[in-house]
Amino acid sequence: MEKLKQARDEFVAQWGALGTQWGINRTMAQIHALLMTAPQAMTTDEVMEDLEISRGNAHTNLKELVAWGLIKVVVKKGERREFFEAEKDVWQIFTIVARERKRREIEPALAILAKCAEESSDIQTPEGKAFYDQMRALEDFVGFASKMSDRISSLKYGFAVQLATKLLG
Amino acid sequence: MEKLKQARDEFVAQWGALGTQWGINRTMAQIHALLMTAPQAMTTDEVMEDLEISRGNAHTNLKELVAWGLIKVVVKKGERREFFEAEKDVWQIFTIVARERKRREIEPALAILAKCAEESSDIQTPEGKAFYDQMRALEDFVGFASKMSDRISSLKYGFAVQLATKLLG
DNA sequence: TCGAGTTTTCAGTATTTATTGAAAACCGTG
DNA sequence: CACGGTTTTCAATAAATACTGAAAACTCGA
Repeated sequence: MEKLKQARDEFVAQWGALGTQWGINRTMAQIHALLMTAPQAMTTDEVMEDLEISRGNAHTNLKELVAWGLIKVVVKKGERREFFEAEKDVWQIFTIVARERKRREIEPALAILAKCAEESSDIQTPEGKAFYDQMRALEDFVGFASKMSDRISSLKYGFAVQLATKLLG
Repeated sequence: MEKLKQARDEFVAQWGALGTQWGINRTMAQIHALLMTAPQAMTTDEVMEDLEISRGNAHTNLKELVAWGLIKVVVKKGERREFFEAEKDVWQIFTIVARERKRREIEPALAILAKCAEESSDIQTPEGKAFYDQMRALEDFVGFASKMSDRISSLKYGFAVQLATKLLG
């Protein structure tokens, strides 16, 4: 069916463009979109052909997606090639992205804040105290957010929705 | 006090590096860090000198931060120059960043998902149905997350912490 | 151990994004 | 309305990032 191909191509293209906003590269986002909507696992060559990209590019981004945990390698009996298959469950995807963002964005921030707070803790001037207080406020908040993110990720989807709805709905 | 300057410089430099990971540019993150830890509002020239950047760069990023709402222009009587001052409250900063991310990341994603779901809603093949279901699942989830983000942002900080702690602590 | 099929690496190149610096526009005051 | 101070714009350039393609490394069956 031609209409499906068209809708899927659009999804892949747009999701790729979005990836850029997100700070992940276009190809990676496109491959992810492609695999999320693939009826079966795909090979590197199929991905290359579909997206019209080089082997190196396909390879690098497939492995990066594997490292994130958003796709996985599947081996088929009688096949030497690797096949790739995306995690399709939205809650799973969410928790993976949350974990990865935490690792790359939250944890380094916490480290910096803790270090700067520590280094300024014994400065006696008013400016020094203000700086220390600001670092601590940021550190406390980011630490709290980080903990919340973990807690939420560890819930089952249904429970998370129920909880959220009850509280805020 | 030299020690303070050192700690603050480190904070500015590291926060700038982090900005990159975050998908916002280094200068913007550095200016934000600088102003968040500034005892008073600063002028464009002070920012330029402190960070050793050009006027154009300082100007562009100061205005971008104003557009986000993370800093504001303050006018001082008897002064023709504009001064800039950062929002220092962590909960305010969080809600601003959440709003902006929603606008740039969540809303465009929702639009794409809705469009692709719509376009594929009447395809009768199994592949077509699977695609439609996947689009809908993503759309529902992202829409839900978006709503939650709004609800949380609209709370007072103390109440948010209390709620989160009670539920998940 | 050889060789075909497959994956991995990476130097070179292309593309995108950020920054500079100077000119133009703006703005309030005399 | 002219002038000095200030902000804004933007073409040129620099820096960062992504992509290609081909060579090297790996793998496994014969």
